[in-house]
Amino acid sequence: MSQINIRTLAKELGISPGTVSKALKDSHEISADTKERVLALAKKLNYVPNIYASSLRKKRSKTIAVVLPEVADSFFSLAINGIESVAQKKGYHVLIYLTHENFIKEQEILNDFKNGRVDGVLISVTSETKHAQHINELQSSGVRVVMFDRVFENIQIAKVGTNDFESGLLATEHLTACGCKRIAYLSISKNLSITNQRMEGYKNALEENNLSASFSQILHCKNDEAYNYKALKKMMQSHNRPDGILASVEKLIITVYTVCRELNVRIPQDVKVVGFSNLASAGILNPSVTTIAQPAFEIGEAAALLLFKSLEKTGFNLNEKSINLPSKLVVRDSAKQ
Amino acid sequence: MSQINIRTLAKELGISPGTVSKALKDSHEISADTKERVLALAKKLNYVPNIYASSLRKKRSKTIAVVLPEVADSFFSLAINGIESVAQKKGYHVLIYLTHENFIKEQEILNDFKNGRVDGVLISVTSETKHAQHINELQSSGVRVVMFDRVFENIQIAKVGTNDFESGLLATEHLTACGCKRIAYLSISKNLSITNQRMEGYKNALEENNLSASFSQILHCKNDEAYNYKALKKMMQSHNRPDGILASVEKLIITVYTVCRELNVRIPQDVKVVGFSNLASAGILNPSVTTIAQPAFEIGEAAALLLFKSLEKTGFNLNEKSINLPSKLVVRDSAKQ
DNA sequence: TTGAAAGCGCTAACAG
DNA sequence: CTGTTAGCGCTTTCAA
Repeated sequence: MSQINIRTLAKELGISPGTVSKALKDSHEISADTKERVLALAKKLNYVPNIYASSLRKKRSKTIAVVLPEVADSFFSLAINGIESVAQKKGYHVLIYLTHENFIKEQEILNDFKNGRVDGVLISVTSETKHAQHINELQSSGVRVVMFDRVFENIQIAKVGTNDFESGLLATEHLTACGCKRIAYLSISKNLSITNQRMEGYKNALEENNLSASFSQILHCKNDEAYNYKALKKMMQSHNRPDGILASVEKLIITVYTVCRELNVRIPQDVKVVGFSNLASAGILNPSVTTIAQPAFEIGEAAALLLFKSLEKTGFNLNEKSINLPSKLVVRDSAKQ
Repeated sequence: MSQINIRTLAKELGISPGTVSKALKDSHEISADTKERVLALAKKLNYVPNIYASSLRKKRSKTIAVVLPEVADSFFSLAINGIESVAQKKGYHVLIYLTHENFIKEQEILNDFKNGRVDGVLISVTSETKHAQHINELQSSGVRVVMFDRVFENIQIAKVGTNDFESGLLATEHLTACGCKRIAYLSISKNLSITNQRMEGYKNALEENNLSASFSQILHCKNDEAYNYKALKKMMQSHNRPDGILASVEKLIITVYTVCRELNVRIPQDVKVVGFSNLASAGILNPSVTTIAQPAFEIGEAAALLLFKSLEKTGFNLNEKSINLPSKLVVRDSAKQ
C-alpha cells in the first residue's frame, strides 16, 4: 500500500534523490558503482516509478491513444494487435477509445487529449466525420497524430492506408471477368475517403468494361444493420437484381449472405460476391467468400512506428508522411472464374 | 502549445487557484456566482485539466487496464466493447495490454501497475497462468482487480464468467442427442478453469449417456495453429475417428472446418461440430455452426461495473463478488437433430 | 466564501 | 561524480 519512491531508495542508500533518479536512467554522470547499488536496491524493493509524477515533470507520458469507430471487426482487431505489439516493444502504453461512428464523441475524446494525457494519437475517423478541425486543433496543442485506414486526403496529416482505388478496381474487374453485368457497390458512408476511393475504382472498372452505369447500383448503407438488411433485401428483390456485389466493408458481407440465403438467391450462381474483409472465417463460409484482404496488422504496426518515430526524433516532419500498404485479392468460391 | 492551467484561469478572473479548483469540481463552499464565472471562462478558453497533476495529487487516475491474451477473437472484441462502453459513461479511461498467452509478459505488465498507473485492472489470464501470486501482489499494492472469462476458482478474487460446466454438459448432450458416440473435446490449456469446467461438463455428459471414455478423446491444443492443425488432422485420420467434436474456443472451429474440408470429412454427415464461439459469421459458415454463445459484451460490461463500484463505494468487498452470466446453445446445421 | 501554502514524486539545472 | 533546489499543475487543509 505504501509505495516505494525515489526518496525511500535515496535514504536507504544514504545518497540524494537526484542521484537516484539519474542512476535509474543510466545517466552518464553517475558512477558505475552507484548505479549498480541503486539498481540492485530498486530491484530488491521492486521499485516502480510513479508515472504521474514523471509525466507531470517531463510533459511526456509515453502513452498514446487509439481512437476507433468500433472493435468488433477483424480489421480493427488486427490493427490494434499491430499497434500494441509495437507499443509494447517501445515501452509505450495504449489507451483505447471507441467512437461508435459518432462524430460528437470523437470530438470530445480528442479534446480531452489537449493537456498532456497522451503524446500521440492514432485515429481512424467515424463515418460521420467530414472535416479535420478537431484533429488540427489537437495538433496545435502539441499532440502528434497519425490517421490510419479511414484517412483524409488533401490534408497535411500523416496517413497509413492501403490502395483503395486499385482494390476497388481490381475487385470489380474480377467480377466482370466472372461475367457480371450488373454490379452493385455497397458503400458505408459518403464522407469516408476509403469507401469513396473504392467506389471510384469500381466506377472506373465499369467504364473500362462498357458497363452502363444505369445498370449498376450504389447502395449507401448506414451504421444500422436493420436498415442495411432492408435496403439490401429490396435491392435483391428488384426487377433488375444485380448479378455481382462488391461490399466495401466487412460487416456488409454477413448482411449480403443472410439476405441471399433468405431470398434463395444462390451465391455464386445467381450473384457473385466480393467483399473487403479480413475475416478469419472467410474461407469456411457458405460459400467461401472472395475478398480483398487488407494488411490490417501491418497498417496498425506502420502507423504506430511512424508515430513513435516522430515522438522520438526531433525535426521529423510527421505531417508529410504517408504510407500505403497494398491489399490483395483472394479468390474463393463466391466469385471465381 | 502553451496550455491553459488553473493559474491562467485564476489570474484572468482575479481570484486564487484554489478557488478555481474548487469551483471546477462544483464544491459546496464556492458561491454560485464564482462557479459560473469560472465555468464560463474555462469553457471559453477550452480548459482541459492536466490529469497527471491531479492524479499525482489525488493518487487516483480514473484509468483502468484491461489485460487480455489476444484481441483477434470475437469474445474479447465484444468484451472490450462492453468494458469501454461502461468506462466511457463513468468517465474512466482504458489502457489495453495483450499478453499473447505469455505468462512472463503478464507478470511484467501487472508489475508496472503497482505505482498508481491505474486504479483497477480487468484481467483474463493467459493459458500458461497457473497461480495468482502476481495478482495478489498487485492487490496488496492497492489496485482493484476483477477477473473475467478466464478466471481462477478457489481463490478470493472478484470474478465474472459464464456457466462453463453447464455449457459443456449441454453441448455434449446435444451431440449425443444427435446420435454421436465418439465425441472429441478440444481443449486449449490444462491450466484454465474455463476449459476444464467445460471439459468436466463434457465428461459428465458422456457418463450420463454411458459412452465409454475409451472411445472419447481429449485433444489438448496449443497456442500454435500449425500444431493444432496437425494434431487435429491426425485425429481425424485415425481408425477411430470421432463422430462429434466439441471445440472449447472459437479459433479451433476454423481449424476443425479447414481440416474436415481437406480430408473430405463431411459436416454434419460424418462428424457433428459444436463450438464455443461468438463469431458474427457463425450463421453463414459452410455449414452454419452450432455454437455455445457467451454473453461477451455483457461479461465485459459486468466486470467493468463491478470494478467501478468497488472504486467508488468505500467498504465494498470486491473480492467476494462473483457474477455468472449464462451462455446459450444456438443450434445450426453443423449439429442438429 | 475565498486565499495562502504545502506537497504529491519526479526531473533538471546548477552548484559544489 | 553527487547534492541541492525549484517547480511541473493540481488539491486540500487551514486560516482569514
